[in-house]
Amino acid sequence: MEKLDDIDLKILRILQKNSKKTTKEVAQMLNLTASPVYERIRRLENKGYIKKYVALLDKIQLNRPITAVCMVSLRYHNEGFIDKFESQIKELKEVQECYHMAGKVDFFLKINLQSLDAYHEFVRLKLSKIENIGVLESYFVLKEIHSTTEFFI
Amino acid sequence: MEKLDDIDLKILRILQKNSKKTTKEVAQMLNLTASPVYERIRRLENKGYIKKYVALLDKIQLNRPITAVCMVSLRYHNEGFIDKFESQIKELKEVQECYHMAGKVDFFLKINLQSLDAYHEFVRLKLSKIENIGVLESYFVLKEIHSTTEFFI
DNA sequence: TCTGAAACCTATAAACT
DNA sequence: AGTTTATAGGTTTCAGA
Repeated sequence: MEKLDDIDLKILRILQKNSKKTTKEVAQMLNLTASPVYERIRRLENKGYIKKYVALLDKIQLNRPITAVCMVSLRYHNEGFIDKFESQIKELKEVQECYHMAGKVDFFLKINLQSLDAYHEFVRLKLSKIENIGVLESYFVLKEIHSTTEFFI
Repeated sequence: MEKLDDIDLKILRILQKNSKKTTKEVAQMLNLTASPVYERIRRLENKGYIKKYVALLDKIQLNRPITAVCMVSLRYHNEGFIDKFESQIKELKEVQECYHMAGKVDFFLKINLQSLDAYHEFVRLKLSKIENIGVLESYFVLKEIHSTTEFFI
């Protein structure tokens, strides 16, 4: 599979919206039979175009209503310090996303918690335990306007 | 279902990691038979704890390597202006996430594109066409340290 | 709420166009 | 690359504990 053809892209568009669609249903949408669609999906998985299949949960119902975005700048920027920061962040289960950024801020973190109080404790007990954090600026999500795992392909 | 019990939570933890696990496999992990697990998953879906099932794709292989975070502040903050901004943002397929924030910045956007050039064009042709944007600050992801759709439950 | 059995359907593979 | 056919195994339902 050197390049994806139009059918592959259509399959990916369908599955990133709803991975519970059966091979048969996808095949019908594409005017094909199940076998070729089955083979294509297998290839897309094996080649890594599809990384995984997951259930997306409702954070409100699961009592994780608070989403915070943290902008972090390190004090020291040696390779060792950066690697250590990254590995320490990965230990924190509350951190959903962590990106190393270009620009005046070093890292963006997205954090999910049950309450503002829990955020306070999170910063006090966990983030502050990570050495080498120079500046820490917190922002809170008031409302999720739009959020998807889909890519525009 | 008033509250989730321990078995429900275990099911959710499994499915948010890998929704391809069969009912039977999940049942085995919990020392149960398929039937009760099947019923529980159905209930978790119907009650909205599980919102949807999706395939997560590889943005690099799909040629969307650039992730930008945009911080936007509006010029005017009347209800009408905010609603209009939000509905215009939802039209932009490149925007994966948009949050209304508390603090000195009004919105965070996460945008996925094929190149920095495409980002330039995106700002020039699409974002700038949205009226009422006061300040627009762009950050680029150098490296994804950690990214998951899972909640810590 | 669970177990276990039965019916049904899908995933998967093989043989062929 | 696709269709058709065959079958193992999972999904789904339900009676009973």
